[in-house]
Amino acid sequence: MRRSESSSGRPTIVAIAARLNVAPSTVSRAFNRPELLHPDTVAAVKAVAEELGYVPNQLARGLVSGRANAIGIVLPDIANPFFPPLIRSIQRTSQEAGLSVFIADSDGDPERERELIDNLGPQVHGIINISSRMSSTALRSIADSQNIVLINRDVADMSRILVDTAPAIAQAVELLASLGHRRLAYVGGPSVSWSNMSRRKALLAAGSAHGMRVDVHATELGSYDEAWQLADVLRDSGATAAIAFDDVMAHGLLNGLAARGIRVPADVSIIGCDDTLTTKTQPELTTITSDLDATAREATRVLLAHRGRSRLSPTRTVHGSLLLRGGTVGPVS
Amino acid sequence: MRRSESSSGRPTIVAIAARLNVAPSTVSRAFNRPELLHPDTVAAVKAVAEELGYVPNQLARGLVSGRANAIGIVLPDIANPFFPPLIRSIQRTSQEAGLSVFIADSDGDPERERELIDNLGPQVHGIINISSRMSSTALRSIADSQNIVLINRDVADMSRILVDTAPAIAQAVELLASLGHRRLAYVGGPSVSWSNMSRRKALLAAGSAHGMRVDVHATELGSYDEAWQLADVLRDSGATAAIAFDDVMAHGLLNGLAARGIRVPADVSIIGCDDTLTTKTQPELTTITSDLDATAREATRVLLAHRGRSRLSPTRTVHGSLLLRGGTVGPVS
DNA sequence: TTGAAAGCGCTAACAA
DNA sequence: TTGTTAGCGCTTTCAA
Repeated sequence: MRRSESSSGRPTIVAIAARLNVAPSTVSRAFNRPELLHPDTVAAVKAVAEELGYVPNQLARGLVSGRANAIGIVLPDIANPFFPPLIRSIQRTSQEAGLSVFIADSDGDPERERELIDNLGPQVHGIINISSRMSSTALRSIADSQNIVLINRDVADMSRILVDTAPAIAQAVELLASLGHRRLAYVGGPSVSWSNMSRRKALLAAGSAHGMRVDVHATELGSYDEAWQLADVLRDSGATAAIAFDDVMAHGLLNGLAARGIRVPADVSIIGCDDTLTTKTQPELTTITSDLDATAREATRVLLAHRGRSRLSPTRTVHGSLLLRGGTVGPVS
Repeated sequence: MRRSESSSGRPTIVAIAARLNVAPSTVSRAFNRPELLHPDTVAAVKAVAEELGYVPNQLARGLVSGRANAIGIVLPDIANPFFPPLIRSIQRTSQEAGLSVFIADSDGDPERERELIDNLGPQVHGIINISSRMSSTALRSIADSQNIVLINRDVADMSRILVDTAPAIAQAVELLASLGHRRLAYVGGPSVSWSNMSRRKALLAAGSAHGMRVDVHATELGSYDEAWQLADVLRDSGATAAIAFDDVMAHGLLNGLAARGIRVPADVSIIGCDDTLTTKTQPELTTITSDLDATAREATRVLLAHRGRSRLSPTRTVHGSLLLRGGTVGPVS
């Protein structure tokens, strides 16, 4: 007896239907609308499906419904430790909803990002775009034809989840002020990053509130190496404390300073951001943490809330953050 | 004038065909087999496509061909820094071939892994399974019905790309021997990992070749924390050098030892593996590096080489590795 | 509660 | 060189 299966080698609903002498639509309903069927029918279908090792063809399902059972994640650099935990949570949440996840790395290039989104668009129910590098205008035009949720990018009239580091940064500045620091440095991240701009702004505001001077050291990519190099500038600048865009840069600073014989926190205090390091520094980095898992779940939730409905009505969610005291901050000597 | 578009809101080949008074198949050919068409026709089609903002529906394409224009990556833990660079390279290579990439994190659970593969299977051209935790039997049964390429898992009759760390480990042992070390420790990674088993084996072999004693300290997950804890055991064991399963664990060891006042490399030498840390340790970790980018590209290449053809004929590729001298190795005091 | 039939957007014979 | 036709596997009216 030949196994009845499709050209792709896998059993289809037609195969199951034939086995049971029912219509294919009945098999379909057994999976999607079982409440419409007699329980016995559902049971019989599921039994045969199990026996045959049936797995629904998501392509076909998606083609009919006009939207695939998948979502897409678009981000600038998967190798940056900030992103993997987000991906992980998004994937888990989607999985529970029966959705697969596409991943696309734009390498920080806005054009490439747009291309990826355009290509992914028709294959997915929606896209979660993390730390987008595209212009607001471009993003808005995408939102016209696509479900899209932004993480860490604040564009009006779009759905977005933001991690607000301002309060934690204010907290950090307060701490530094209490330790006698009067001159701060901000070691900037990727120039086009929303997080970078908002962190810089928050630091400048908090600094001036305390009557402190804040030097901004911009970088292009926001890389470990750029931060390492900046250790020189930092030493000569007269600043007694530096807040880095993220932990990777803070770490670059730490090692750059160490290489130049500058002690942390004795000579300079260092604060990072994101709490993303898999490993720990010595002394342990003072940094700013947030609930990325919640952020990821929220983004997925917002995206999925609009299953079926045509378009997302824009929502803006802000998540908080917390200063995490490590050993890289100390009093001015 | 209404824009002619499908129910999904996006222009289709039918819309383009109607605009030009040609058959849909002509439009299809303009994209897929342009050499069959008159150049003018191709140009006209492309112009209208551009104007309408046409993007091919990969779902429909995949449904017809029986295999989607996508591949899947299945791995145990995306948050482990070893994987993102691989994902990145795979995605880039696939992109160039016009394929999208699914990502699925099994959380190290073999059952979950199997489920993910089963679900992804019908949606993709093939799957790259990195550091699989499934049994060889289970993997082979999947290979019966699916294109699948393994990275760092050696199963006969399947396509696999392996990073062989044995030579570099031998090199490391040689170095340690020359520095007077006589007792080594291996700090094991995930118990079911092929890499872990092959590294342990390589170390035991190299150790005995030099007449050294090698203690094996197994862990369950191969985590930073487990390694940190093991610093205690390591101190009491009398070993003067430890090779860790990977850099994350080496780092755990480093910090665990530091917390206990044990100096590296003065008291103990430490060697990591994979060279995956985004940030650097102090002193910089002595580790084993390999060309992950090449590994990823090779895996993708093998998978794509069998586009159209039904099944992969098994290939086994081995990539080398190199000892990278840092500052965590020193002579026995 | 179930079946029949149409069609999602596209590709791939087969014709012309 | 292009058109016609059938159909991928599934969902979804509409009927029964």
